[in-house]
Amino acid sequence: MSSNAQREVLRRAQIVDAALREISAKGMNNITVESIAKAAGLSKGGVTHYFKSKDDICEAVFQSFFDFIFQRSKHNIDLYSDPLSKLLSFGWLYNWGDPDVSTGYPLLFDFMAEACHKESYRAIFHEWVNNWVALLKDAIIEGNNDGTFNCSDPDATAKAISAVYHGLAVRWYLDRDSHSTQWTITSFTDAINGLLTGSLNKI
Amino acid sequence: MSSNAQREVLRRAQIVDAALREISAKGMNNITVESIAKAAGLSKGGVTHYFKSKDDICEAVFQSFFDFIFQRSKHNIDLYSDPLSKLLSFGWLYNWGDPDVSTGYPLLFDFMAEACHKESYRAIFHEWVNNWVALLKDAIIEGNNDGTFNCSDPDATAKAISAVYHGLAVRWYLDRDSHSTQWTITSFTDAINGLLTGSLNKI
Amino acid sequence: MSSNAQREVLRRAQIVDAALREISAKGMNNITVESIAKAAGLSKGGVTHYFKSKDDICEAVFQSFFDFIFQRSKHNIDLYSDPLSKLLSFGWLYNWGDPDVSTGYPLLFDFMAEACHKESYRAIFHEWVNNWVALLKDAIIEGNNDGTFNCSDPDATAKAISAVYHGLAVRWYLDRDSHSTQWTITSFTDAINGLLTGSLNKI
Amino acid sequence: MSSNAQREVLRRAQIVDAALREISAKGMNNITVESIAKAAGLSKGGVTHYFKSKDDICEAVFQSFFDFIFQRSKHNIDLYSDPLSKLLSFGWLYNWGDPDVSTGYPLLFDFMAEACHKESYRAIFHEWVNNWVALLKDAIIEGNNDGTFNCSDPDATAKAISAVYHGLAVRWYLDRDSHSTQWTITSFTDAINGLLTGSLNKI
DNA sequence: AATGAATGAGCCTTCATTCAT
DNA sequence: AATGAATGAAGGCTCATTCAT
Repeated sequence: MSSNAQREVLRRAQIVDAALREISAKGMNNITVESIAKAAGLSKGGVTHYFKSKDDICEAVFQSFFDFIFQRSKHNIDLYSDPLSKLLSFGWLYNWGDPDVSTGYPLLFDFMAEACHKESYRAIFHEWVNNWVALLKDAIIEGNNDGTFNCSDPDATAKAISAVYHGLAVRWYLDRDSHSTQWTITSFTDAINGLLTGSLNKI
Repeated sequence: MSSNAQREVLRRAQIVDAALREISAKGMNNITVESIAKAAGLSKGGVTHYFKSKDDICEAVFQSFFDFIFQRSKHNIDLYSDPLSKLLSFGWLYNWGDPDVSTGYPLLFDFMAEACHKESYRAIFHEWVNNWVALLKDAIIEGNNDGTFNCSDPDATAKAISAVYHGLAVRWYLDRDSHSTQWTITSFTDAINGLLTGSLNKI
Repeated sequence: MSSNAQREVLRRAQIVDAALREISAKGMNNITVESIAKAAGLSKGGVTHYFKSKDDICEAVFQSFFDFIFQRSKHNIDLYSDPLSKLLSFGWLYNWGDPDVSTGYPLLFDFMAEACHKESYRAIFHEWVNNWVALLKDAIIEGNNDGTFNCSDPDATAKAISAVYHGLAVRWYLDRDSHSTQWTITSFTDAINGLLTGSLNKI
Repeated sequence: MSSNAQREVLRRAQIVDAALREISAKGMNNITVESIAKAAGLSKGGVTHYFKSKDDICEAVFQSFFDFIFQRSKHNIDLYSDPLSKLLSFGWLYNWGDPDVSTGYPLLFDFMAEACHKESYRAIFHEWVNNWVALLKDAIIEGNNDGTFNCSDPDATAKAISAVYHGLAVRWYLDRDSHSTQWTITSFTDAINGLLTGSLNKI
């Protein structure tokens, strides 16, 4: 609450935001502390004053991105009341031109690449997925209760839906010229349908 | 037949192989030409004799990996005669302990991260996906012909299947502790089923 | 007045000075950024902080040397009022033990060698010669006016004097054991005399 | 006369010739053993078979160039019988389009730059100059004998002429656009005249 | 708080040289 | 004789990090 503490929060957000844009545009390994500083309108020293290392900044960026996406997903889900629309709402994240989301793809790839060799990143990824899956699971259970669905394994199904979502999103992002937005939505819908009624949920 | 040409082929393969293992284990940005050389049982100069830069090596590694995966997919598909099994055969690539395949995931992530900022990589990715999709498409058309399927848009469906496969594979790899192999297979089967019979293929 | 700007000027001068000594002593191609840094009492990184490449340093060194020699020539010329002495004053540059000047010969040779293949160096050389020639030309015109000389082509003559000076200086420097300073002065005087009264200036 | 010995002579000449062209075109420090080999139509190993190091090649190139220039000077001098023409014949070396000569300037600069830090090169330079001066000296003495000249110090005069020649030649080469060939010849003539009749030769 | 000067480790790349064939 | 594979030293450049101001 002291103006000092406020300033710190502000500055860190300013740096994380700049770093996010930098990583997204050039990749985690093609940026420098200096380029982050420049993007944030600070000097190199100004950046290191708030983050003790470049790795620290990157981790904060990834966390921040994951938080953002999770909040966005939660918000999207809450827009609907019927369970199926809740599940499909994930699809909105395909983004359709929302730069706040599409900016995140390169970040995510950098993160996944790093996660292969860094246990702490694996843990972050795991937690993020879990939170996400929980949202879907709740919607599924809700659907079970009101008779919309009849899923015997909501957890496995939720996991599968999120994984399918990821696969379609990646393809959409990396090969945009060949994959229309409509394709993405329809495919997601069809796949979800298959998962909800498939063998995963038979007994 | 010239032993020189043979040697060159051998050496390049030897280096690519070593680099693949290095990248997979540590990530493209955490290895050095020296570490590649050491892994290949050569000196730094020996490596530069065959590849003019580290980037060149990495590109060769990615190409090699993509070729391998494609060949493996093709081989798996050809093991089956009924169209549905052909589509499902992709799932075998989840690998179940085949290090030749699982080694590739970190590579793929590095590649995708790089592809966001490197047009040439985007092109490689695009071509690889295309080849892969073509295999699936052929199987779908075959299924249409023999009455197994009734898909009005084999191309879009093939794309979706490969994307879904990718999503499930990534999740399986990065969060192994929470996702059983069985989950992966069943999810894949269910999702494929949804795609083959869903709205993507209505009219 | 900002101490930062002052520091920058100081540091660059310090580095250029050290590099000049290094190049003179060992030759442009036998020194390293590290040896320059050491000679300047800095670390390698400290040097790169002020010059973005070794080439940049060398260019600054050459410029600095050319500026110095020009200023020295100008100063020497201004010491005299009669036109002939002005022309002869160039000869003082033979240096007679002034290390600031003799240090420059190896530099000059490196520069000329490089200039053969580097257009930008050719331009620098051209400009330097021009400035120098202008000084001599002014003295000749002055002599024409006061009746000392009777030169119909002051420009060509000034060029010739500077070229002759160069030739004698080079010989004096590279073959010191066989060429006395006295020889250099007398030869220069005689040659100038021949040029001032020769066919170059007969209509 | 053994074909082996003949081959060796041939090969060395072939390599020296190629290296000369390379050095002239790119500078001693911008060429590689490989580029020499390529220019000579040989492989790297073929070159090292005849010269044990790159330095060796360069030294042979310089020697070869100096020999060539000396022979050319000698030849030019012998074309004339009157002493003044003999002295002036040096001027032909300005070359006027003879690539065999103009090719040599960059070489000479590289050599001089190196000579500043390499005693052995200084010695080569010294010897070369001496031989050259001797030619001029002989012509002067001849002129003294037949009454054309009246030089009391033929040695110093010969040295000065060769130095003046060098100065004009360098200027002509490095700043061709501003210095006509005619300027070079006339200047040389005038300067020689001044030297032959100047104070160098009084008493 | 914020700057940017300075450090030095690390890495890619070049290339002279050696040597097996 | 000739090739070119292989080595490894050397050097330029980048950049994360530290620190004085």
